[in-house]
Amino acid sequence: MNKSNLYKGCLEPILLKLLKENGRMYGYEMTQKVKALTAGELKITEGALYPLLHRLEAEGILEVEMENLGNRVRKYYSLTASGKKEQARSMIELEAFKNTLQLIFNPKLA
Amino acid sequence: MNKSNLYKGCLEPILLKLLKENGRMYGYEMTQKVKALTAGELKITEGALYPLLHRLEAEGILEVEMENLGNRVRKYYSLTASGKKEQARSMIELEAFKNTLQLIFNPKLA
DNA sequence: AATCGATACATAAGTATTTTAGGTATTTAA
DNA sequence: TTAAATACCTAAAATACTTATGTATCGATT
Repeated sequence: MNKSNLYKGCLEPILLKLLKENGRMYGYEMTQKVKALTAGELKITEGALYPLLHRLEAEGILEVEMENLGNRVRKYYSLTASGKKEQARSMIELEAFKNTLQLIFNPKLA
Repeated sequence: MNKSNLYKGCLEPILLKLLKENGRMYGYEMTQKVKALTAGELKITEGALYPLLHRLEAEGILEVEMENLGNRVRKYYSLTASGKKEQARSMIELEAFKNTLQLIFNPKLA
């Protein structure tokens, strides 16, 4: 998604946040949304995205609705009830992460 | 280092920062320092630490001095000139990372 | 004197996430 | 009509870390 290794592990929280904010999105839309939000800084690769969406669906965190556009199919994902809980948990984890990094990289502000 | 996946990719910047602040440290000392700084939140595992130290040394980012304590050996690591540049670059990358996450997770503040 | 926890190094197999590199097919704009 | 954009997908490889294990010394407790 970026040259930097730091983003590793961030994809799941990002997807959950996108779905929380937008309610209902399809994969390609997510890649475009992230590119737009970050002014091109962060690009979600499809090789990471689709397998993760499938895993989250299998885990019951996401649910899918197929939609037909002429001859094509679009798969809309949204958070299940369990997914909403997971999303909240994920944001708490992200906060803790931020605070821990603060302790290491900004040791002055204690 | 933590249950969370978010820390993946953070170990290298952390080590570089520790060495910038402390000048000269040995591996075990780094694990203790991080535990202390983060009140036990973040634990660097030796299985991740030592291979990384060896890689950074091989890349010329770190240099080593052996020190004898009685019958034991301690390996002190410090940043080379190239390592200092890399450390600075790493901090810039971390800032960019922080800002990008901000764009995704705090979209209000634009 | 023996044992346990802490100190201090190290490696190797396994796991999980992402990258890289493909593949299919439709729609739209040049 | 052809290229770029849209829209899905997978599989092999790379990467980073975990888990488990190993060696050995030192200091404190039993």
